[in-house]
Amino acid sequence: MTFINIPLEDKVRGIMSESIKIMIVEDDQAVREGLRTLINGSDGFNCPVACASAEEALEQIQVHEPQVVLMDINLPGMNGIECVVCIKNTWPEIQVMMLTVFDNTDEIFKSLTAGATGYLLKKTPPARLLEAITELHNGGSPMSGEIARKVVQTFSRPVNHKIPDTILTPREEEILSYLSKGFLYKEIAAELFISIETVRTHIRKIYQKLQVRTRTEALLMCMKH
Amino acid sequence: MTFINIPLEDKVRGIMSESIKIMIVEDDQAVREGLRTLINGSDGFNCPVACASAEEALEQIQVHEPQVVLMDINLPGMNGIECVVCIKNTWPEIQVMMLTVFDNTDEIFKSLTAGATGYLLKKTPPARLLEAITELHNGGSPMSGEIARKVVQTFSRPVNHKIPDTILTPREEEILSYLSKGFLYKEIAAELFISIETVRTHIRKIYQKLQVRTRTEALLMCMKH
DNA sequence: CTAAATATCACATCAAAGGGTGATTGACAC
DNA sequence: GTGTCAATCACCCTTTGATGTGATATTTAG
Repeated sequence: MTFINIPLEDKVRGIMSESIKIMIVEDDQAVREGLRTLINGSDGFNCPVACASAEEALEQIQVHEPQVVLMDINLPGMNGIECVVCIKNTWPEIQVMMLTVFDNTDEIFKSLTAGATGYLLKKTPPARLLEAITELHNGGSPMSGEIARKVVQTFSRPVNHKIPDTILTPREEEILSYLSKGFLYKEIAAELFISIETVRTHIRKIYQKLQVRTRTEALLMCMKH
Repeated sequence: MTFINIPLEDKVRGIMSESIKIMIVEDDQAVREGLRTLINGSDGFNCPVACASAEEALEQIQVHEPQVVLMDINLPGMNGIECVVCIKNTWPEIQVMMLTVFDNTDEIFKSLTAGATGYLLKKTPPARLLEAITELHNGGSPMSGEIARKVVQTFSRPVNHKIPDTILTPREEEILSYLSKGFLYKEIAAELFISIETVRTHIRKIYQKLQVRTRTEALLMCMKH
């Protein structure tokens, strides 16, 4: 990671050896210009170019080599998430902050998977946005509160969940392991030299214990541990 | 520092209808008393009790019913992470913020898995700590910058990975994501406002492209990447 | 020793998943 | 403007999965 360490004092003082170079990708002209004005009007921040589409961004990014990209998700043509994938594939050192109106869970995780390291809602006040850009540039991952909570909660297991290992019998665990490897019932039966009916019975009990209804849910349940 | 989303008025007003009730668990007496003094000296925060060990905390928590717990990780006897597990099992609504000196990756994820929803380094300045407590209490997940980045980066896949991405169309990927979350065909159809037949068509093509025959195999294939 | 837990099997029924084949529309490239 | 591809939908059919309601033998713990 090649982050350039700008002591905070420098920014406060207003004597910048270097400002953070930012690119904006946002299709709404009003928002785009608003952001650009904000950034260019603030000490320590610099936005030489603002794009209205992902495609335009991918061209301009080669010219301007920004350190931070503010990326809208809903763009015409290629969307913001796909754009992040392209950017990070070629310029992995560029930090991307997603900017969006809704805290859609799916979009959050797709963005993070794509390589974005910041995620703000558009309702974020200007001062906080600038703070967040600085934080992103200094190796942090600024997120709106509700976003951060969703991210953190993907790690927490449900509290009532008493590790399935302890409640499943050895045989059940054995069958579950085949189940989660994609074996068909008949294959499990053949593998263990038991009847397919027995396999069914075990699986029924496993589902009851794990509080799931399908093989896929059981698999997802297992993966959390 | 992750930024906060509290209505500004609450902070400015300074007159709280209710303060946030906080419990401290910290073995170092100096730090413990320092924190307590800080909290009790600030409007909107209240710390009726501070414990020196996890065991003491588990007793006191029943008496004082705090809304937020500040938890040191390195404690004598039961450590802070184990203590979080106990707390969240019985009082899942209590919000726990880990407080530690080092940003040890392993400890971070163990803590989050245990159910902590905030994670600050001890070097955090007092004002930020109070901000973070408020954020935690309001449904956010405050984390020190370097912590947040580590958390976020667990989602990012290596950039070179493009095997399944390139061959699946965006729509197919979308459907695959629902598929791998355990949605039924009919549920996917309802979610995307398309016919179940279309869902089936897409899934057939996905299976062809991924060289698999069942949902489970497709899921396993995804997980490898 | 008795009760509970475990492992085994059977039959019936319905829902869901997957395969084959074919068709229409719109977008985009050559 | 022709061909390709993505996305949409339809019908038929087979296999697999899930659930309900049984049963029997063995082991284990109180």
